[in-house]
Amino acid sequence: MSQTYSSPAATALWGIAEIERDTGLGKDTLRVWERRYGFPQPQRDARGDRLYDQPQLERLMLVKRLLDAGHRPGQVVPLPVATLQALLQGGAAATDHADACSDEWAAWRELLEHGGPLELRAALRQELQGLGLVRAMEERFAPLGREIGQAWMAGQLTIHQEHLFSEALQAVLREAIAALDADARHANGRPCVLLTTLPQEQHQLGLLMAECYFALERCERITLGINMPQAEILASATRYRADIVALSISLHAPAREVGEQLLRLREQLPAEVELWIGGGWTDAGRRRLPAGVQRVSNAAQVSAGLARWRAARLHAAAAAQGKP
Amino acid sequence: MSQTYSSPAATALWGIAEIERDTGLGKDTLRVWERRYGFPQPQRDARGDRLYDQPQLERLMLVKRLLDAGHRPGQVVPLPVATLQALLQGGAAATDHADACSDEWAAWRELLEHGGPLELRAALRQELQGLGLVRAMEERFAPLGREIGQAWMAGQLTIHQEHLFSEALQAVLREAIAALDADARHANGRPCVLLTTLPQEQHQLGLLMAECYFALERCERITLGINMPQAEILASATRYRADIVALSISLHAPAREVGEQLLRLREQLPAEVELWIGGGWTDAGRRRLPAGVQRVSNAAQVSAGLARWRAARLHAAAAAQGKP
DNA sequence: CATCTCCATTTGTCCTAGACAAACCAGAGT
DNA sequence: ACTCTGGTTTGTCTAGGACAAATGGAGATG
Repeated sequence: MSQTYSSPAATALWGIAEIERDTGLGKDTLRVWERRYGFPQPQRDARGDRLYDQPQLERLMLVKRLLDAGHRPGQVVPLPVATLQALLQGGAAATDHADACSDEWAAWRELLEHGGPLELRAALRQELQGLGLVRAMEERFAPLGREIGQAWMAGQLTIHQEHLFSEALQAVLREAIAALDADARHANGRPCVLLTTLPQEQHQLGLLMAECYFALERCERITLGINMPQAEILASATRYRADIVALSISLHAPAREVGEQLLRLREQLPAEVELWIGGGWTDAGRRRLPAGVQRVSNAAQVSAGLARWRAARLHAAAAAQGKP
Repeated sequence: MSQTYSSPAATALWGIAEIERDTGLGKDTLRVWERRYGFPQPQRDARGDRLYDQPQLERLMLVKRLLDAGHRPGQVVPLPVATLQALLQGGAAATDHADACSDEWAAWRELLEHGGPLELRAALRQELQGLGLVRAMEERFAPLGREIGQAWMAGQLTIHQEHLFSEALQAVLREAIAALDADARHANGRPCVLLTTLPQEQHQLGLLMAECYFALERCERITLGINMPQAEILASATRYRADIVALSISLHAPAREVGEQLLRLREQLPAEVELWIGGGWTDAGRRRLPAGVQRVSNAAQVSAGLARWRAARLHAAAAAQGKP
């Protein structure tokens, strides 16, 4: 019927602010690229303001993905679209760990392509019940998340498909957490863990997966959601008497800023409060973490860390109760 | 050891980028204020870069709140801190609807102040079960959200308290939605509603409350989460064959940009797909909405809108099935 | 072979000051 | 109670220059 392609979109033009919003590249960066590399080269309106067209926007988005994948601007900004796409495809294929699970991946791919949220959620729930929470997370959900990240990078997935997956998995994980909590309403709860992220963070999923690990260990959890200013993290650690502050940091967080924030945080947190970090950023590359910042990458490490904490605490408590 | 010494925090200084991140005021805006109003007036480092101190940062945060409350820059930027605080308190008191429910508000306030997430969630859950989902949302949760917004504006609440409330309410609402869906697994589902927000949006809670309303009406829902680029909204509406695209728009969204986006969206969506909007932005002021954009503010309006849609659809279907 | 140090290059961010359209307000006119 | 109009306020954009922080490769060292 009314197949709108209603597209005067053919001649759509965007100002620099919209390009910044849609690509994530700063205005200053866009201007300096123009000067240095000759791309982008937007038209100008009567006032001299930049006006970017569709092809340039798309090329910029490709460039941004390659930058996130670790390429350097000088190497990729001047390249034509075809080359950029080839690089993206190649990069994704290279990191594709063998091809063992590619069958399974194809099935999920199909589900994302043609299924709705209900089917997706049902499939995730099934994995969860078949494998149990820990194994499902580590053997299915986490790898799946990585695959999806890469497929998105390579342009094989749209944003809304990625969001759909994220929403579905969130729903399923929240169900699982609720079930765990219902079972253990009267658990002792220690240690008390404050879960949140640094300011620039946008990824809820990582935080939720972290919460799962702690829920499994029957910890009391204070989840503050993403995007907490540094000062607020400090204030709430004290306010809620947290024993551990756990931060989820996603893969593409800017290394320099994160390092600085961790340092400041570790400095200003009371010494007896531990600082744990996890997530894609933590696992990638060899990061030098400030002293006193623990890295936890999976369920086993969370479990071990908590065992250590409990042992130490028990020790301290025994010593303290010796002379009350 | 490498004790990079602890707290010169007394003399902490921030660069302009950090101020932008923490206040939400653009770098350009900060610079032009300096020129025009003489505030802020940061120190400079050796290179000439701006360095803002704690008092200026705090004053800027107060100014930002007043701007969000509708004040104009010229009126508030030059004012001293004391006056700013007075204005904030005054503004909050003025909009405080009578003082009827102030007792109850005090109880919630107390809970936010001294309770943990478990107590908060329990209290919310109790309201839910006592009043039922619709009444709880309209008579408790929505007003409570408004109160909290205002208290935050007036500086009576910290960010982490607001986050804690938001997380708790999200958990409770998601439970409620899951329960509704479990009851009605085989419901017919039509119309199919696509739930999301415009790009700049950050508020999950509004979207979740909207989802509740639609869940109550047994609609099939595609929830894509916040922050969807325009192009993706269009693409997914087609991909999931949505009958209605529902957007949640929060109070402080920039009026101009929202209006423009709605217009473009309405233009480019197929005519048979309805576009509904709700949330604080929708209810505030008298907005002129583009033709073909429906405003839905509460459960009753959602219900009525769906009834209308179903009636129309039934009519159309009957006509179509006359000659298959 | 892995790891460190040093140096040249790349790269993002910040600076200045001026310009202008869009948003806003108030006052006049239906 | 509305709408139109003109003056003022305000955020965003432009230009090119500057520089420190990040990066990568060469060479030395364990």
